[in-house]
Amino acid sequence: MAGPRASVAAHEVLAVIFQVRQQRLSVLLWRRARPPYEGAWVLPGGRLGATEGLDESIRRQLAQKVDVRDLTHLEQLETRGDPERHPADRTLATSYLGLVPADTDPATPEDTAWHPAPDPPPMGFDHAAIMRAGRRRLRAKLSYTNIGFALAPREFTMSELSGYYRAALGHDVAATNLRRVLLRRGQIEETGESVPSGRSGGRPAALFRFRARELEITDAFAVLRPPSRE
Amino acid sequence: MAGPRASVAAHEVLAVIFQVRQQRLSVLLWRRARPPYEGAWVLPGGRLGATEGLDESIRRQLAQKVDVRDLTHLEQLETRGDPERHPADRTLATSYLGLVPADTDPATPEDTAWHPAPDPPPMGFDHAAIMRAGRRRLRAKLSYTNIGFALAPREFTMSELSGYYRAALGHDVAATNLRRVLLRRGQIEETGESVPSGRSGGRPAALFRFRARELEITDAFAVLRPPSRE
DNA sequence: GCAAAAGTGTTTGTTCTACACCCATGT
DNA sequence: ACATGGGTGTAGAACAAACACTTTTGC
Repeated sequence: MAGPRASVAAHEVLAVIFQVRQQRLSVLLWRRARPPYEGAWVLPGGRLGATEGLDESIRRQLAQKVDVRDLTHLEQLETRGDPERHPADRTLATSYLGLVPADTDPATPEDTAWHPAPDPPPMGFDHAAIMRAGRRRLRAKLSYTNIGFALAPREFTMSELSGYYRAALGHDVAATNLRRVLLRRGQIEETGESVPSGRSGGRPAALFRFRARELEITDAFAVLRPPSRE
Repeated sequence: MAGPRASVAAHEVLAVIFQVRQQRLSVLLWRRARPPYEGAWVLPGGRLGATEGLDESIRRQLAQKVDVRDLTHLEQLETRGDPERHPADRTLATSYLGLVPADTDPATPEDTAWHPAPDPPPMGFDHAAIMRAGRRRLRAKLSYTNIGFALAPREFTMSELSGYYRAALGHDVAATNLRRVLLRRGQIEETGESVPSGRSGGRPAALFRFRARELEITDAFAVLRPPSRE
């Protein structure tokens, strides 16, 4: 009746950090300096400290180790605990999805680099699968939340914003319709200002901003919504 | 630069088990026999074994400790690791959402009981918050996946099914529209058989079944869907 | 026949995509 | 003037809620 002996496993936290860079969804990876998986790319992270919470830990590690401090969004993804996932010792890993706005360029150390998320280099451990889970989560939330605020700068034109969506979703996004969808949902608003057109001419683009800078569900009951009157 | 000393924390797995019982969404709770929180209700679960995976562990514990074996769905919810969440020792907890179909009645031991999910008794630790997270997850997934298969028996009438949805969503669900939504999405199909009407008369109800018995996303791109042609 | 429950037809409203057209600017 | 990119109008489709109406049964 008794189960296997209770274990006291090591626990690490990992982060899937996305940023849209040059029109492409990019993920921040770390080159591993020692076995196992020496030379492979892995997600940034490390051991959970004795007195810190999980969120706290991943924030600390990102700040210390890859110098990423200006996350606009951070949420927990999943926890993996397969006994085989770490070749040497038993290690559980809790992963997070983190987003950096497109207009910042965090100064990351030598051994880290941005890689294209749709086509990553060979990755160690189960980190490739975790990264895919992060992409799925981001894609889904772009559909029914205001999570775009975390990918975009504070102010942006609609064609810029559609570029971020295009990169994150992996398919074309028409600026003209995106504008209407996000305006109707109250996610974005005009700042009143506009950017002058470039040297090739064209009408100046209006500037927009997200009305909230934290996650909100803006399209909750797409279906099976509660009755309109009692 | 170095962070806090790495910890080796205990790890437990917990389950939010829901079942629709007498038209109400119910959650399976355990009465705690010793401090801390002696006498309070908690989610079933226990320590992770040294050689088992997380999914494996929660399945084992549910089978051994509360005799729940016939889960139709099980998915990971979240991991909590706040240093304060456990009064005595540091314990991380990974929670799962599990569903039991309405037509089974698992023989649970003395110290466990089903409680109404919308109105639970006082619960120990952070388990009330975890339970709420489970409810939110279930509600959301009823909207865009076929997760109803896990709440319903293999075969059911539409008015029975709308009862399960009503209990899980917490608002009225019209059988007539539910039928069309789920049929259009290809989630359910007619078995061809029907149930005779009761003593009060009425037209016999057709029997339906879910076409798949595992989770599928059936309303993926409610919005921001990819262009129809390239 | 009448009540009861299941199922169908139909209206209405919302939401989104697609696409034609108009607007403001640089050269 | 006209090319260029931004913005608006609008048609059409898909989808779902609401509700009146029809069907099939028990009594």
